[in-house]
This record gives sequence, C-alpha cells and structure tokens, in this order.
Amino acid sequence: MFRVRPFMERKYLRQKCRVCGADFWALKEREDCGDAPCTDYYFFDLPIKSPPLSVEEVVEKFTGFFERNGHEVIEPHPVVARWREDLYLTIASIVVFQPHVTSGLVPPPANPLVIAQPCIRLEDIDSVGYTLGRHLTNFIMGGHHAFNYPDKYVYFTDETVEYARRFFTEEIGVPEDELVFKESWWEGGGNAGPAFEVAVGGLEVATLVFMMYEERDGAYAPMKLRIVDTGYGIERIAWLTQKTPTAFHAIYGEDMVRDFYGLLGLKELPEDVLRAAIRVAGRVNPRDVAGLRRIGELVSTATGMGVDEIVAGLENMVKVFTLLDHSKTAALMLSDGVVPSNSGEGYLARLVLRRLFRVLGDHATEDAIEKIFGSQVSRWRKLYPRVWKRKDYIIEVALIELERFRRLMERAPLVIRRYIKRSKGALGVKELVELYDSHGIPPEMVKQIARRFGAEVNVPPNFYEILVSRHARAPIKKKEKAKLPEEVLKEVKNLPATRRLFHEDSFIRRFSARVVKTVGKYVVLDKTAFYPEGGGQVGDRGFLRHGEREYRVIDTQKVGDVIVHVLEEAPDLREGDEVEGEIDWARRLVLMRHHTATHIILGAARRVLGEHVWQAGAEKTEEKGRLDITHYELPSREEIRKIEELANKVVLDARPVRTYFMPRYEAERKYGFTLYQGGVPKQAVIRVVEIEDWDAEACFGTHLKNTIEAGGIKIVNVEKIQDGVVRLEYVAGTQVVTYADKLEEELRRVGEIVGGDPVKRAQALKREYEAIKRLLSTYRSEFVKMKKGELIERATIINGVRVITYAHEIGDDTALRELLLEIINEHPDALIVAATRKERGTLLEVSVGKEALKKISARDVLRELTRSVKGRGGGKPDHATGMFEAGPDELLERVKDVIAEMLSNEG
RNA sequence: GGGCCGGUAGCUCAGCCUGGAAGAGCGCUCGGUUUGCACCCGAGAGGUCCCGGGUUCAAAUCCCGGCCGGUCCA
Repeated sequence: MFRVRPFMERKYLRQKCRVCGADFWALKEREDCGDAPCTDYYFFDLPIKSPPLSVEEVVEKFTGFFERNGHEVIEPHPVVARWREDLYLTIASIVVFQPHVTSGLVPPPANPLVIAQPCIRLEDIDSVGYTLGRHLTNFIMGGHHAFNYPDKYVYFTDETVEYARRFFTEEIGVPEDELVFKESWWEGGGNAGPAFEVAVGGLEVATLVFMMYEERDGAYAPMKLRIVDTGYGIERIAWLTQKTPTAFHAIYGEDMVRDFYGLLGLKELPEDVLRAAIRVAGRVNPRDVAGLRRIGELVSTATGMGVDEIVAGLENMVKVFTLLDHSKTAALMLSDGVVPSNSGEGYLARLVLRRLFRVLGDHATEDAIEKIFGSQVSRWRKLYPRVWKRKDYIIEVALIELERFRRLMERAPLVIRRYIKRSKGALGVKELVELYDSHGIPPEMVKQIARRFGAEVNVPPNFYEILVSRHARAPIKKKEKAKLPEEVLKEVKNLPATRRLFHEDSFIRRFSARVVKTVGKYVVLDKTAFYPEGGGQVGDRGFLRHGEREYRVIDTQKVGDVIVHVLEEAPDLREGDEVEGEIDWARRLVLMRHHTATHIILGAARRVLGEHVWQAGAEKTEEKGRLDITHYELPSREEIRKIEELANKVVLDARPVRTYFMPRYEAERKYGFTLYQGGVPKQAVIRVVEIEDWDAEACFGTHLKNTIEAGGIKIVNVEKIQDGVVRLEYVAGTQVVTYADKLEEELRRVGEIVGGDPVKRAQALKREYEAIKRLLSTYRSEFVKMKKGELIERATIINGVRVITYAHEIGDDTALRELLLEIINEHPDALIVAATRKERGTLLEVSVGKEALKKISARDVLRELTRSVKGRGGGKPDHATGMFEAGPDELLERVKDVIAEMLSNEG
C-alpha cells in the first residue's frame, strides 16, 4: 500500500524513526521522521525557494496548481455545516462531501476537485497559543479530492503522492531531501484508511488519506468508493515560506499582532527569544501546565534572558494569540449566521466568545470589541467577503454577548458567597464543579473572589477531567420515532416508489389508483394525491372508495419513497383493485396556506431581522403555522409588525410559487445554503420551492401556486422558546377570520363579565381591588381591637393563667392570626384557643403568652386533648395547631376542661 | 438533546438542609436631623414565597409534574 510508484521511481528510502518508531519515506537517510515532537522545528534554516507567501497567496498557489493538473476549483462552503445532521462545524474539507457523496448516493460536483475550505475545530481550544501556532481553532484546509467508483477510476495513491511531491518541491521550493512522508493510519467519522503525513523541517504540512474502509457493525469493511482525502495546512505553508517567529505572525501579519499586543497593553518578546522558543516549541505538551516553564528554561540558556521574564513574556503571548485566534473563529461563525445560545452551534460560538472575554479581562470594553472585530473583518476582507459584509452583525452580537458575560461576572461574587456560606467556609471540589457547571464561573475566578471573603480554595490540577467525567456522552443526532408499526415498515419497505400526484399538481383532490399492498389498515397505492407527513406538514386525510364501500383515511405517512395511507379500519381490498381517492380538501388547503405562509414569513424575518435568521424548526397544522427562527433577542412589537406587513405585501404581490427538481449542486450554486432551512434532503436531485424574488428552499411539501392564494397572514404569537431561538405562530387565509372571531368572542365575554368596556373596566377593577385591600386591612385591625377587648373580658383566670377560648366564625385566617398574636403580646399571661370550622373538620389553634409559657405549653395542650378526642396536632410550645372531627363548641368545652386539669396539677 | 443551579417585597437577596405565626439591605412615603456628592435617626407602605398536585395537625421549606431564567456538556 505504502510502496507507491513515485517512491520507487525516485528511490525514496523506507526508514524507521528512532524516536516514535514510525515508518517513513525520504530521499536521504535520517534519524527521525521529521515531525514534531520527534524533532525540533528547523524549517527556518532550510533553503526554501518560494518568496514569503501570505495565506491568500498560498490559497491561490494551491488551487492554481491543482487546477492546472485537471482539478475543478470548488467554492468553499460555510464553516457551519448546515448540510449535515451529525456535525455542527466544518472540521475538514471532506466534510463538505459527507455523507451523501462519500456514501455514493450523490455524485460530487466535480471529480477530481480542489477546495480551500475554512475549517473550525474546537477540540484543541485549550492548547491555542501555547504551541506558538501548531494548534488553532480555525484554519484553511486545502483539499484535493478524487472519488473512485467501482466503474469509474480517477486516481489514487500514486498520483496523490506525486502531486504532493511536486507541489512542495516545484511550487513552494522545498528541497526534496527535506520532504518526509510518514506512514500513518487515519480514522474518523466512521471512515478509515491508510495515510501519509507530510513533514518539512519538523512541521507537518499535509496529510494524504486514502479512505477505503467504513465502520459497519463495529468492524471496518471495504467501502464502495475509494476516496482521496487530502488536507494541506495552508497557514503552515505560509509560515514555512515566511519563516516568521510564530505562525500567528505569518497568518495575521506583524502589524496586526502588534496592534493586538497594544490592545492588552502588553509588549512582545524580542525576536531572538521568540526564535529560540519556537525552535523547541514542538516539544511542548500543551496539556502540561509546566510546558511554558520548560521552554523558558531552554530558551534562557540559549539567550541569557531570565527564566521568569521569558515565562511572563510567553504567557502574555499566549493571551494575544488566543485573542487573534478566537476572534477570527468567532467572526467566521457569526458571519455564517450563527446566533449564540445555550445549545447547538450557538453554544460553541458563545464558548469561543467567552474565552475571548476572559483573556481580555479588564480590557474587555465595547471599544476593544469593535477594534478587534473591525480589524479581523478588514484583514479577511479579500478572502472572505461575506465576513466583511456581516461586520455590523458580528460586532452587534459580540457586544450583546459581552454584556451577558459582564452580568454573569457581576453575579459571580454573590453566588460564590452563597456557596461559601452553605459549605461553612471551605470550598471543595464538589462546590468548584458546581460553580463552573451550573453558574459558568471557572475555578481560577472562584479562587480569586473567595479570597476576598477570606476563604481558601485549592483547585485540583485535574479539575477539567473531573468535570468531563461528570457528563455522560449523548449522541448529537436526534432519532425520529417511527409512526408506523414495525411489521408495516418491513412489509412496505421494498415496494416500488409511489407516484406523487401531489408534486405533479398540488391542487389534485380526486384521483384513481391501483392498490399495491394492504397490511391490516395500512394501504399502499401505485400513485396518490395524499400528502404524507414530512417537512413539518402533517399528513392528509380523506377517503378511499372502492365500489360501494368507502374507507376513511385518518393519516398519511411515508416509508422511504413509499406512501402509506392509514385507514380507520382494515379495508376489504386486494392487490390490483382500482380505488378512487379524495382528500379532505378544506383541511389540505389550510395546510398549504400555512406552509406557503411559512416560507413567506421566513423571507420577511430574514429581511427585517437579518441574515442570521435561520429556521430552527417548523410545524404546520390546521389551526396555525409555527416557525422557530434563530435570533438573539425577542423581536420588538415594531419588528413583528414589519414582518407581518412585509409578508402581507408579498401575498398581495401575487408572486408565483414554483417548484423544480434540480441537481443538488446546481441548486446550491443558484440559491446558496439557505436552501436547507427545513433540513437536508438525502437525494441527488432535490425539490426546490421558490417564491419569486423572495425565498427558495429545499422542500417536499405542498404549496399554493401563487402567494395571493394565502389570502392574508396574521402573526398571532411570538415567544422566546430558548436562548437564541424565537417562535412565531401565525394563521393564513380563512383562519385569520377564525382567529379574529375567537378574539372578538373572548373580548365580548370579558366585557360581559366586567360589565362595560373591557380595558376601562379592568383598570377600574384594579383600582377598586387595591382600595378594597386597604379597606380590608382597616377592618381587620378594627376587628382585632374589638375582639381583643371582648375576649380578655371573657377570660377565666386559672392558676394565674388567663385562659381564653374563641370560636372564630368569619373565615379570615389572617385576622385570626393578628388577633392571637396581639393578645399574647399584650397579655403575656394569656393562653388562647381558637377553633375554626374547616372542610375536613375543626382546626384548633393554641397560642400561649410568655408568662403563661412557664406553666403550660401549647403543644402539651393538644397532646392531652388528643387522649380523649379524636384528632391530631402538634407545634411549638408557644403555638400549636391541630385538626379534629368534633365541632368547635364541643371542642372548646373539652379543651377548657383539659387546660383546667393541667394547670391544677401544675399548681 | 441531556445534566446541574435558581425563581421569596420595586431591586439584591436571607430563610429551605433539620416543616411550626414572612425577613434584611437598598429603593419608596411621612417626620426629624443636616448646605457635602452611598448623609444620619425614627415611623410607615409594599408579598399569588413561579404555577399545579401530593404528603402532613401544619408546607416558602419535603415529594411529584409543569413554566420561566441561568449555566455546563454534546
């Protein structure tokens, strides 16, 4: 496998690395495999012929070379992998072609092809900066791909290695002696295959993967396709040619690095120190906290600078590099329309932004944010015009997130104080984990703040491991539960595709068709106008008729390309029978209106709120349409009104609604990825629903032929269902009348109840309610004053205790409580028992004054009482309650006897 | 999509673990004091303890379900 033709022809030697033991190929004999960490970086010392190239120039060189060699250049895709259900971000160029192309379902847009794909990988986010540029969260992967089908071979290992050899030697001017191909094995995303890692002077510059296996039932099996999957590190190649001290200098340019140092008020290390550092940086294990220290020591011996000074300088450098890296990643994500939130790709965007704010620390001002993102969008204007175009959105969202972050930080001391109090001074690992996990406060900050409250905190070095172990892994992919019984699925799965009359003409309501199969009450026809549930549109209902018999269709579903009618009862039908179908047209028309309205509203929302608005879910029922969109705040009344206005304008414009079947890549080229609002179809040819000059989406559903048929659209509800996601609900056509009717009726009924104009009466009632509350409290205190005197007079003094019994009949518990409290406060020698009739019996409440407490306890009174009377009770010595079956008068008599007896025993 | 945390006066929160009569500070109103930018002193108003159910003699407190907010992880 690894003995490829170019190696044989050019007499490369297969050797073993003395350090890592890997097999590799090179022209000359050498000790190691030429890749960090087996060797230090030494590419600065190599005579590389290419002039210094910027990132943009490397992209041009790369795509140009492969274009000249028979590859078609493909435009890069967004960094947010909207076309994939199992990934949030584009982490490699091959991702663009997964899973449909790699599985063989869809042909590639060109073959072979070349692409310079911006990618985002957050796995190594903790290492950014520490490795002086080896780890980045965003990078451009130059990929040339060839897809070899069983009946169509393009090229494989020999040509791939030869292209790499020629690109690096001829285009970049790397001396061939220094080109090392290390044998390797690559696996990921369910695919695997042998690979070469290409290294120059310690720097890995490309990986050549030969994908030929796929995971099937836990083992690797040969794939139908054999795919050339290459990844050239565009930034690393730029670094190689520029020989700047770090990759960051090569990517962003000296000026921008200096500017970012300035933003943090920091100064850069001298160039010779940086050069000494980069030379050994390949050895650093970024997960090891002591890494920088070790570099410091190594560099100190080489340059004579103090270790502490070097380490401090390196730490500052890490901050600046993190800032550069994260702000570019965030800008890329936001420009692709990601809305920060607490789930999905929105969370990833928030994660990156928050790390950026933390690095900024006290420098995290509005001004700094504007400068940082302003300079990123300018820097990448040429390579990523769309980032430049979305500048305002990027900055607006970054500022909103900054504000959120600040609020979180303001809250932090309060939360930490609570935890200190709760855990009695010492914060343990459990508290630290909870503070981070539930409140987003990292342990370093906890430590700092806790010190102010005088609490010491020890952060375990493996804190993040502990954290990770707490989280059980869950698959990203949400499984859709089957709506049909298992045996039906099995029986129906392999039938020929049902002809979809509803796609030929969405206005067909009657048709005749032939029965293909029946399983119980499930019927498959050779063709049908019944729309099966999908794309958020519910399945059709109606009737199937056969001779004199009529069967009610209660739902329609699909299994692959087979459409299944769900009948109310098992029909008397056989294969080949001719049946007549009729769909519930009134219902279907409403569904079509709501479906087309959904596309209209989405278009309006994108225009009013911005292009980051993306469909996050939708449902169309008979009652209303529902559309969840990504947006960073609840739209204002004004914005909603504008969306509604715009939507109705589109309705009245009478724009044609057209549907086409189109090859996937053609549709993507024509309409962009906004096509995939409602999800990604699995076919090579997709169905596009286009509202003229307004909206185009890949959609399976049934639509009106013209927007005017929607009649009108009214948004009836707006709510935030999750951070970053807003739900719009709306009705169209006759449903608008139904809705208005309902509102009118409700308002009428409210008016009837309050007697008069609802708004005016409600205001008056509110005022009256407040007044009555005030009046009630006046009456209460009057009542208490009056009753108090009366009860004191009626008291019987037994053994120095003023015993009072009282049957409370007015049903005001608050008044009673005030009464009892006032009596025992004013007369400490009082003991009062109040009885109130309740649904479940009689509630006794016993209150005892301070003096009387020396002789008798309320709890004991109840305990004694329960010896002779049926009931239960308890409480404190000065206040107790109990529930009894007997009536108030009888109970009060009994309790008087009990108290008398208790007090005489006492005396 | 899942885990965790929170929801008590206009605001910030205590009380919840261990059930027993609704609390503090700020703000507000009134009175006193004071020419000093977080004045001071006194009095007062202000509550659906998120909602629903359960356990209990008794629930802000315990249990179950829901809603809302936050946060971490996919």
